[in-house]
Amino acid sequence: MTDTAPRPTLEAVAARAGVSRATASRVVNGGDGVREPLVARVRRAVEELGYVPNQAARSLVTRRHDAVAVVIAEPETRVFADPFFALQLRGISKELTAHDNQLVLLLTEGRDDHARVGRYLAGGHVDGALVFSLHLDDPLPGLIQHAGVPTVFGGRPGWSDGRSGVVYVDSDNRGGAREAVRHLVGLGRTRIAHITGPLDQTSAADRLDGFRDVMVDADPRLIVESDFTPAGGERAMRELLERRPDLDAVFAANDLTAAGALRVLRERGRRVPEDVAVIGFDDMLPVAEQSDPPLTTVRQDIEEMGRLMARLLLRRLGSRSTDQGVAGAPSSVVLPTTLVRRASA
Amino acid sequence: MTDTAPRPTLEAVAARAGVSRATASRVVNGGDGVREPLVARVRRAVEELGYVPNQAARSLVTRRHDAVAVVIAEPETRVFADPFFALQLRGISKELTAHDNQLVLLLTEGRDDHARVGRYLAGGHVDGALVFSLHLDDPLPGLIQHAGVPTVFGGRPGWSDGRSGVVYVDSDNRGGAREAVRHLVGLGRTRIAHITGPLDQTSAADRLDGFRDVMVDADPRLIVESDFTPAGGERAMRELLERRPDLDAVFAANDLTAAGALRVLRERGRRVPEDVAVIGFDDMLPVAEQSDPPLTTVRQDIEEMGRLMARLLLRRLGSRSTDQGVAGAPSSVVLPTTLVRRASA
DNA sequence: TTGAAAGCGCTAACAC
DNA sequence: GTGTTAGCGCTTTCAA
Repeated sequence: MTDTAPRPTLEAVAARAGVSRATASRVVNGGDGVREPLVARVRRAVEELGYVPNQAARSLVTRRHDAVAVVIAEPETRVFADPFFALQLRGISKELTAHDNQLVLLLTEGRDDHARVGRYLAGGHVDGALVFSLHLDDPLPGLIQHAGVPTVFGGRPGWSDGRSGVVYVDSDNRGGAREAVRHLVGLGRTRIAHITGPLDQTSAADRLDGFRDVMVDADPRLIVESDFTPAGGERAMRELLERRPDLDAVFAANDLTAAGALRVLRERGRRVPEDVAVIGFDDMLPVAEQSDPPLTTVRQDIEEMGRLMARLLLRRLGSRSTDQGVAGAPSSVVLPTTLVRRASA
Repeated sequence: MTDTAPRPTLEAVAARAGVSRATASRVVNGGDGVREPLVARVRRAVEELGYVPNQAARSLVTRRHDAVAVVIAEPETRVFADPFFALQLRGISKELTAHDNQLVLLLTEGRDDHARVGRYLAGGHVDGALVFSLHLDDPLPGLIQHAGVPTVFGGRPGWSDGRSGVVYVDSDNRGGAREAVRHLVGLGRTRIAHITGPLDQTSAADRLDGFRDVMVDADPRLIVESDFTPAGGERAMRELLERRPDLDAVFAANDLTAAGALRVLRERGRRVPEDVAVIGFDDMLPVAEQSDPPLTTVRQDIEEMGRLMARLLLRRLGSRSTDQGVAGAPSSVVLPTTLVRRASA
């Protein structure tokens, strides 16, 4: 258990197969340009010896790692309170493993960790990075770009300066919000409120913009900033009912917030959707379907976003197994959203 | 952007500092046994050049990676539906980064992936593995052990055969369940039901055992197997009310299940805790505190479990920075649970 | 204390 | 096609 059984080297495989190390290497890496009988011999030797290539040695010469870092800044506990990241991670993981890349997860717990992450990325452990830039003022993205690692961002980064070459994957937050609000308008609602997310995140800011696109001169009292949590949604809803007891619709910036709002509305005896129509955002199934009444919401395919992030990065890295079709620097992608009608609006 | 600025090597640092590569290496690795003036010169050179050691080269000779794999088998979507793994991951991540180890996340989506994971672990990318063995029949743990990678399990693995040298971290599920049920008994309840988790997981099985420890000859109709989800909790609760309408308490195997049960009880007009007392398990704050009424539950410190798993593994690996005190093969740890009283029981 | 030199295991030119 | 050889960048004896 303590003794490390010395793992066989390519050398050993070559010897056993009666070929040179180079040929053995060729076979291990696909076998192109090696004649059949030799291929078979080497394969057998690999099998018999239980040979597994030493990645460190390989990376040392190829300068590839077939590994990608996923960086998640987690200033708040909230990050894990909703399944958002989990779903993205899953999409990322699927795409990465489909192309034989490993996922290295870097969780940062505040500023102290940034240096560590920077060092890690600069240390050449990974070929690229997938970064979730949650907040406008987050220094992390800058650090990473500085480390010179190819990067794809999750969600549009909120930098005011137009840095070039930034690639990101995002949902059409603004368009989705517009569609939601238009739907409410179509329902004949006129006093439509909006509970926002944290406005230092572009997703929240974009949804607010979408709301404003439709409700051009909305009463400012109908807009309350919140934080994407159910508790925040409750608070916001109470505030709204106080400010404008006559409101007849609420567009919440995400489903969790909408769930909180729903709770308060029920508590206050407002019927949904008869008295107040409610729309959420995300279509997080466990929340949206289980809520009472089931939530009408703007669906975004979170797992697909993850998958896409990974795909863009791999393409940028020129992953051998992804080079079907267009190469070159990929550009950002904004995924469409769809309105899912349930009972709440 | 496309051109990879060739990163400086130790050689360059040594040249600039006017020392040999060996000395430069010593300084980079702590500087023991190098006289002060040289240390300073090398440090400066490192600074000026922005030198970062090439890990591949280092690993090639040291056979260490300072990286640990976290393997999560995810046969169901459920895994990410509750914050359980997220919390453990967080604990793990904290401990790992505190000791300069990287977290490599391996998500498996069914049997196809097992081979890949086995290969990866055998490939010597990581120094050890942290594995969550969800199900009794999961072949993964065996594969991993076979790969010869030092491993710590999250949750007691459910193998019937007593393999030796298995190290795991678990909560005292059985003891916690006992305490919960005893509490219900102390409240004067006599017709106590139990909604279990999936019984092919040891955590669920252990909680059931704890329930039985106290309710030695419970009516079998008072026990319903469920799946740790809110929807499952609802179904189970309905079933229970049908079987034994006179029940006066429910011990749910986790908080999500309890939340589902609570919903059904409210719907049926049963008052909690007056008519039916309810206890959950986990103390998942967003669920337990937000439920109506707030949930009495058995608390387990999930993040601490994660931290502990990492700590045990690092100790086993003889991590330089963890070697304070006891070395040697660490043994498994079972963390205590505590009953948290709120309004539901 | 410092330096010289020998690899760690592998890939990729370059010869044959 | 296949083999030979020169490193990739680093740590680590071993001498000095």
